[in-house]
Amino acid sequence: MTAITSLPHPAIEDVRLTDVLFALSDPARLEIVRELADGPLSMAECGATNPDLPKSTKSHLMKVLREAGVVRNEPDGRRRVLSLRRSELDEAFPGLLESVLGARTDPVG
Amino acid sequence: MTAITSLPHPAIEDVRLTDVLFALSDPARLEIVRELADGPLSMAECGATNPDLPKSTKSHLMKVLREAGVVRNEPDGRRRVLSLRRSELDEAFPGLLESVLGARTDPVG
DNA sequence: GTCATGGTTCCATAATAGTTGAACCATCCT
DNA sequence: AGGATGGTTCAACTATTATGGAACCATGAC
Repeated sequence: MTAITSLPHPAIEDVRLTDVLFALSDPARLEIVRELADGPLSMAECGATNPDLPKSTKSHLMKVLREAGVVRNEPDGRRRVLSLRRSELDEAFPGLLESVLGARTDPVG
Repeated sequence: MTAITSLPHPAIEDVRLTDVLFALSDPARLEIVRELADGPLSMAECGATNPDLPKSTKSHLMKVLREAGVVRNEPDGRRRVLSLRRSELDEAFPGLLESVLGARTDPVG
């Protein structure tokens, strides 16, 4: 049984490359993805970089990432666990996540 | 000497990953990049997929790609030659272009 | 049950991005 | 010089996206 509070996630075959690229094209979202690359985090744990980000805003950033197929958002007690859909994305778009996570974010110098 | 009609291009060190990802996140722009992956094209040659795209619109798409650091736009007689900044991007963001160009664009099935 | 916690959703507003005709500009050709 | 060609820029409009407070919803603790 799926809990009512589960949020919809696209099947990996339905994930569009351009949507993934768009989701990753925002600095705040990319930072979240970088954090999740080290393992799942709850909402509260995630986004340590932006400590004073309103929760509705953070929730919206997560929604964009989730609907693009980049992250999973699973209920766990009264928290939610965010995780990068890494293995699925690696199959769908080989090398993409690796290159993005390995790349510099800011201009050099 | 640089001709007056040259357009500004960011130095590769100043190119931001998020700007590149954003530029690639639009289907029309991504299609242009795919075409340019096979070699430089003039404006008129490029965008064969969208034959009835107004030229101002196409010019704007190119501007986004150019300002993000993805393509070069060099005057050549009364035409302009568009080219992918491939080797520069490969150095700045190893593997990124390869994975994007190699990936499927549309959902499977 | 009540309450605090952790989070989503709704709504209104602000900001950014896309579209396109018209005007413009430079080049080549005669 | 004039005209056609290939393209950029401008301006106005539309559309999409971001932001964040307030309301709401589950869960766990008591």
